[in-house]
Amino acid sequence: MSIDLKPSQALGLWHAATLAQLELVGPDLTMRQLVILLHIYLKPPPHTVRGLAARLDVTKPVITRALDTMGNMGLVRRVRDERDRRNVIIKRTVEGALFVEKIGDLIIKEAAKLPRDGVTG
Amino acid sequence: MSIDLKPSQALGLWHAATLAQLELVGPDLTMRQLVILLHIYLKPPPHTVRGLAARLDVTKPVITRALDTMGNMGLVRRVRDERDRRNVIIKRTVEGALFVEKIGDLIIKEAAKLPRDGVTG
DNA sequence: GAGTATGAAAACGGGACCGTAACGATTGCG
DNA sequence: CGCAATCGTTACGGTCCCGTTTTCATACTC
Repeated sequence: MSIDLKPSQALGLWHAATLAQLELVGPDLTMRQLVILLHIYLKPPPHTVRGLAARLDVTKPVITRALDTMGNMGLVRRVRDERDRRNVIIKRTVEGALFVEKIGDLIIKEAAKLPRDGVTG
Repeated sequence: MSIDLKPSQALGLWHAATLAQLELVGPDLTMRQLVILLHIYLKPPPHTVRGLAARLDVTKPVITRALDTMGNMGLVRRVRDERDRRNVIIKRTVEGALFVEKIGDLIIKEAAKLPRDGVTG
């Protein structure tokens, strides 16, 4: 089955999950950085700076800086591509996987807490 | 029925919706500002600076600045409380309501696009 | 081997946000 | 009336992100 959300459910979930996530990760992770992180962990590798920039429609320095930030947090890891040493392959880390998993749990929890849609009573 | 999400569904939805939202609103709206906006439009009024700050666990200047930004965008409106002129009541606007509605549509659309969970497929 | 093309990072200037602290305006109390 | 408390805003110093441009290393082509 696909997921069928009512407007108040969708917005309520979004609000609750965003709020919970802010508490979890703090204000130090931009929406863009979050998207980049999720992309790395949800989409099949390999991931390169150029590829991510094109896929997410941002400039390359945005990716570079996001990798700096998240690399310092231990959420991702950079590895030189030995086939073509100009490329950088972005690798996942155990810490990052746990982090993403935590976000998933959080959304699931918020979804479960959702009240029925007000339209139906 | 409550909403029962599988991990890959939850993260996929989060990723897709965040990405779509970034394209919609641009990088000019912080996650905090978004939470504030949703709170104003989803929770029953009246909303004050102090109330929002306490409820969302941020400092008052964060609310003030968010109201500046979103006020310039026409998404919210400030009105002095005539009962107690120290207070500021945050009012909704037509433009803001449409904006929030758009976000809801976007999430619903992304939820509908979601594939079945990989565990069972 | 020289010259061009490509990938990522660094440099630069500008702008926004953050938390703390200080500031006016308003209220309530004695 | 004077004084403390409350509410929202502004000021300040710092940090981070952004897009553009430049730099550096590597790969490809002739």
